[in-house]
Amino acid sequence: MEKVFEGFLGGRKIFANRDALRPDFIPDRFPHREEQLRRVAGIVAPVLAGQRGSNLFVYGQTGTGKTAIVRFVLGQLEAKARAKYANAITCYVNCRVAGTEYRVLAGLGKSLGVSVPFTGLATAEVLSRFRGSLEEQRSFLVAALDEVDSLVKIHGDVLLYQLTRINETLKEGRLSIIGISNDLRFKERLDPRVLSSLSEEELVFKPYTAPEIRDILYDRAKSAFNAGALEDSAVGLCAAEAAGEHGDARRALDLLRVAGEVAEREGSDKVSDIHVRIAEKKIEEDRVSTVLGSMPLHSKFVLWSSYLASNAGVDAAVTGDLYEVYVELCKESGVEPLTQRRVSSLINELDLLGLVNARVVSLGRYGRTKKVKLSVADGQIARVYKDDPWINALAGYVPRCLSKT
DNA sequence: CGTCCACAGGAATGACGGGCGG
DNA sequence: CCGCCCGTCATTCCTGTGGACG
Repeated sequence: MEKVFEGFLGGRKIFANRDALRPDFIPDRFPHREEQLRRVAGIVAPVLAGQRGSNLFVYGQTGTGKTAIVRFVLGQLEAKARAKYANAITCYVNCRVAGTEYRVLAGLGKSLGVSVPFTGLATAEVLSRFRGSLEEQRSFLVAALDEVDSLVKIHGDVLLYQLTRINETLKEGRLSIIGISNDLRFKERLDPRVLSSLSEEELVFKPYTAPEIRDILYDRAKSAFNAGALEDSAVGLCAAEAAGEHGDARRALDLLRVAGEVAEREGSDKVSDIHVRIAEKKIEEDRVSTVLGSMPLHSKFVLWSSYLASNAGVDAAVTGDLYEVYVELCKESGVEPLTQRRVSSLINELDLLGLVNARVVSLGRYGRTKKVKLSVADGQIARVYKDDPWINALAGYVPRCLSKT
């Protein structure tokens, strides 16, 4: 322990400011996004002069700088408004994190000082409180709704419709909306009225190229790392890795940060390629064990079924087989199994989490089903679930329907 | 070329825990 | 405390369907 502490205190440190690499860090420079920055700023600026800004729709894949740019501009706007005594307020809500219309509205309300219990009220009531407060305070609110697509996918566009129309019923105060989405096709799900209102202005963030990501990394590394603590090739590797995905700068930054942490723990004084390679593995493992650990019981059983099937030599189990195994596991554990319909949904959720690969196939005469393959190293699943009480109770249990073959 | 399998996945509905206003 | 409404999870019932088999 002494050694670890000393490593942090004395000697050469790797990091100067590790936070500059964290995903929620908002830098003050945006290499290769100057154009977008200007556009967003130009669109919200009228608010300072007491005019409503246009609604804006921002689209781009993950890690293309949408969120950072918007949050940066909102921050600047708010500061400017304070300095000029303009009644402009900004607000940022991540719809996927919020999860429901209710909580999105609660988040919007919070920026106006409307506090709302976390459940219990009718959604319409929260909306009307929000509207009331906006009117009363005569505020010009710029609200960023991040990952709106996930909200619309689950709850439809009713809330967006109401929000885009709110100005028509306001005598005082105005609302402008910045919608941020990863999914461009999501526009197809929108009511045309909502779409035209929401995308008065549109802005697309293209994926970064590898050289662009390298510039970003160097820019951040200047403040994040101590001089000489970072090898050029390591930066190049992170950039190449992330560009290979889809130009995801966030992934590149993550990679670089974790690589730095690995190097630090090793006690080396430089971050090099090998640390990036280790970081890559570690990030994936962390992600998997986090989801695995926090999964509901039945999802664990479904995943475990898939694990057992692949261990028994089944390359890609179909829903029905998996369900059979799952039911046996439940019986063995004394748990009431869920219906196949529900399990089918759970499989889809596991697919979304990237733990499993499920795709619908038609076996012709033999029906139409999903083929489910484990998409995580099975050793890791076994390792994480070694300590899980429910799964542990099933250790060594081989379901009958699998032992036949 | 039609049938028919084995599900997919949408819609309606219900149980449940939680918070509200009165 | 009550009656009401909420979101979440799950069930039930349902219609839809790609393509191998006969």
